[in-house]
Amino acid sequence: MSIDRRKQIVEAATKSFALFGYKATTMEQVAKIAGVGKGTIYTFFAQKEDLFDEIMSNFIQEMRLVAEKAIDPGKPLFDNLHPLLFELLDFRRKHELTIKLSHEVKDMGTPKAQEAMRQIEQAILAFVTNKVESAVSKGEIRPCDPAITAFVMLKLYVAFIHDWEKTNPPLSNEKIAELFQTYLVEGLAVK
Amino acid sequence: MSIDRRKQIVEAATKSFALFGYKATTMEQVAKIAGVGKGTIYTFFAQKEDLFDEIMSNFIQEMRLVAEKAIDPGKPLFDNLHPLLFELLDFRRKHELTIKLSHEVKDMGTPKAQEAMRQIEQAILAFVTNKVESAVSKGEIRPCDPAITAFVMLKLYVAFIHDWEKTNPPLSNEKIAELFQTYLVEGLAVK
DNA sequence: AAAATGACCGAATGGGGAAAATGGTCAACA
DNA sequence: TGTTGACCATTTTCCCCATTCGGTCATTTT
Repeated sequence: MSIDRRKQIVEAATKSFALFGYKATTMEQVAKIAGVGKGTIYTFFAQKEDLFDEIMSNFIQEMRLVAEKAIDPGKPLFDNLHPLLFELLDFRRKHELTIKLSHEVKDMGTPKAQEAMRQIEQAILAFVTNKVESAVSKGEIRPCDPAITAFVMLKLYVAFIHDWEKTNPPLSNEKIAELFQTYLVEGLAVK
Repeated sequence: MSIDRRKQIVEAATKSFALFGYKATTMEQVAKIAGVGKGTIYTFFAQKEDLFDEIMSNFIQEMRLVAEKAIDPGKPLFDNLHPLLFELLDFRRKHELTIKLSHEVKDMGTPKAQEAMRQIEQAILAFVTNKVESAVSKGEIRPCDPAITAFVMLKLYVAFIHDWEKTNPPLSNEKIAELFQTYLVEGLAVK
């Protein structure tokens, strides 16, 4: 059989989307990097959008691996939470693809880029939700809606790690773990 | 003495900023509404910015009144929290000035409008911080950093009332109060 | 004399139309 | 059958000029 053109195309597109974002990646560009004619791309992907979807799905798969690595199955949820969220958000923050996409969202508002960032957030949420579910069923934490709980955890984490720094000195890793303990685990009620 | 031109100008500017936002409000416009010459504005305010600052400071003052009204001094912090945050965010959300300014931030990114929205958020935060401080000193809640606690409360509230709805059915007022109770007051630890 | 004014200024903005670029097609070709 | 790039319609970018705006100040009004 001839060389795997589909694979060539996907690899080229992966590079290009990571390098230039969604809008600035042109099909001509991808074709050139892949060393194929533009028309060939359209025998595998009906639209630019479909090609991008495949790259995104690979990216999210990669993110799941990172998440799994950050988890220590022997430890309770709250010991895993900080490493898990840290690794996931760090992965997102440092990966060329997401850097470019989030810039694109900010200063062009490309709908497809927005949608992609939303997908990534959903994937993170789904992963954490899953861990919360199993923590609840193990009786590790009190019964609660896993989806809302995961949502609260992520929002709080992002708030600490990102929003807080906009107007205040950054919080250390230890401080963040401590804050999670204070607010989410123990609560503010006088004991 | 002659008619109070300063007051006329401030009133005209208040209307105009609320009606058109920062950028689209012109000094000529303000002068016309106020029924004075453009030059006259500059005898009271050195720049457009200074005029806007006065309007913002009045606005934040007005917001403080709303906040005070939402508080029942006899009740504990957590009973007041929901009404307080609700009224403040609702006031912000419904006031013509903030509607226009937040649109302006979103689709023009006017620096002055951004700064103004930041100021408003800081004012809300300062108010809540204050209430948290007094709750701590009364022994109503466990000791904690009041600024961080206020920040957590606001972020969580906004997350529930605004972010959650982006991908899920909205939460009722009762549900939000219950979630605050679960996550912030009691904590997730198994008791 | 003091207060008020609006014509005026240079800089910033915006509209719009030409030119370039892009996603997608398809007849020709290997 | 699988591949290609010239081609098409549409969108985006670029550029220039008319207009607008914040701010000043000589003149007018009180």
